[in-house]
Amino acid sequence: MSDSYDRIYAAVRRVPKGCVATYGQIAAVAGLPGHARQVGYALHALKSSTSVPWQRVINAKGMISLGPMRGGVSQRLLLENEGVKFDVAGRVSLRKFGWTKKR
DNA sequence: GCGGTGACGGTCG
DNA sequence: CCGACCGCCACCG
Repeated sequence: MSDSYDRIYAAVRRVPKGCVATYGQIAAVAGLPGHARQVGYALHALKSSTSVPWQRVINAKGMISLGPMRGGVSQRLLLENEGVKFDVAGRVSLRKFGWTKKR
């Protein structure tokens, strides 16, 4: 239980529905500037029964990492269910859905 | 304690 | 706009 992990989870929970944030964004909010990788590790350590909307966390390219699907449900489906639209390239318009963290 | 790897980011071409 | 390279730092063997 690294405290840093808890910070990351808290930052992800701060992301409102219908919005997506990049690893760097989450890392910065979590208090780990530049540690985008640790964010990825923390999310990967999550379980299916997690209350953390890890699906809202994507890379700077606006695409889903790890691959097209994970566990059985594609992350893309979850985001689309939240109202996030994907383009033909499987990318999210951070310009519109990108979380400003200003709230 | 060392080495390799990685749900990444930013810059260059 | 997209692709490729390097760099950062934590986690695992």
